[in-house]
Amino acid sequence: MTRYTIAASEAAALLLPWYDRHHRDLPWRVSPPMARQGIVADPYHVWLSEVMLQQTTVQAVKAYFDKFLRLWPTVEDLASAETEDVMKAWAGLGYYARARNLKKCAEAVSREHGGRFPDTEERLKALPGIGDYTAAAVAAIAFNRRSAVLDGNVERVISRLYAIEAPLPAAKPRMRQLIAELTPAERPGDFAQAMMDLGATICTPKRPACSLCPFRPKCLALHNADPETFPRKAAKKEKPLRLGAAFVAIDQAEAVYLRKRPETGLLGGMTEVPGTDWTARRDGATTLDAQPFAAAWQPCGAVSHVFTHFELRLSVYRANVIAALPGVEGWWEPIASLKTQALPTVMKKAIAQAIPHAFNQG
DNA sequence: TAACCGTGGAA
DNA sequence: TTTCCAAGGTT
Repeated sequence: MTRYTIAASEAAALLLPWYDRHHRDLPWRVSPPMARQGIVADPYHVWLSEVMLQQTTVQAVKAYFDKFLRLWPTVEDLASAETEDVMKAWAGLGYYARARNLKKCAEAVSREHGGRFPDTEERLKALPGIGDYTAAAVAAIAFNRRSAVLDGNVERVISRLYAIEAPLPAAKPRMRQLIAELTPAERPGDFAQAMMDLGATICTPKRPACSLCPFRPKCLALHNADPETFPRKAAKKEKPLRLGAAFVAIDQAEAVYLRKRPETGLLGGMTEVPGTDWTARRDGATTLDAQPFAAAWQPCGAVSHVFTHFELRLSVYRANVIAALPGVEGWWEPIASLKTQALPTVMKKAIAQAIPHAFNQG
């Protein structure tokens, strides 16, 4: 029983010329002409972009990538930064464990590797926040290693090329084996980026542009099935609804009472306004138990926010207080500087619900 | 292994 | 409006 195979040399011959013509120009990339002259992207830039791009769109990452390079031009600069400043700069990008691990990784590179990123997959993967994908990507793109780079784009391309019927995530080891066989020794970094560009622009989740695809003569799904139905995926479960309350206190100088969340877990290490736990209960009786201090709390509506594994509905309460007294666990932050705080989106929504002009220009 | 962990844009 | 999901990692 012989299985369907595509030679790495054939894959390279089809994909690399396509990449030379149709690659995306991205801020963290070295263009193919430069790459063929032996110019390699800065490992710090590659690593920073790859971490930011985990489960995040290119469009969302661009502005953050520029901001981080402006604030911390080298990995040593980032290693020396205050974690709090890193969290503030990351605010809004999501998955905040990435920011905490980014800082830890920079420190490890500085301390354990003399400020230079290791150039092998194995040693890269030993660093915080670097898993299978990111280790392979940095090794291939920044160090020209022939590593098997498998991300969501590549999974989709591979699943269609070989018409893989097994659903994700169970099929992932099989896909890793296939991409390892398919990756050429020639220009492995460009090959990896080409696979991802192909998945992002041609071999898209919906309505793939198969007529423009360089792999068209080799794609089993195109010839034997419907490419759009790949990759097969296990059914996902629905998100439960959780309820909670948030308290927005404003003093006479228009400062808001904020506090820091625990370092781990949901929105770990980020800033918040005080509030209740977020539970599935509909019990309003305990709401005021969570007030940061006694005040004339007025209900001012609710905000909804969708997290990865649940939906949240927050009842928002507002109180105007005479003076900024308490400060037991938090601090008073002027409205003017709220936008530079480490506030996750759900907290900005809650504050904006209580103070509509809080995040206005100026 | 499966649950946990954000956000915003597109269709 | 709802659904999907984007260059995943950690526990």
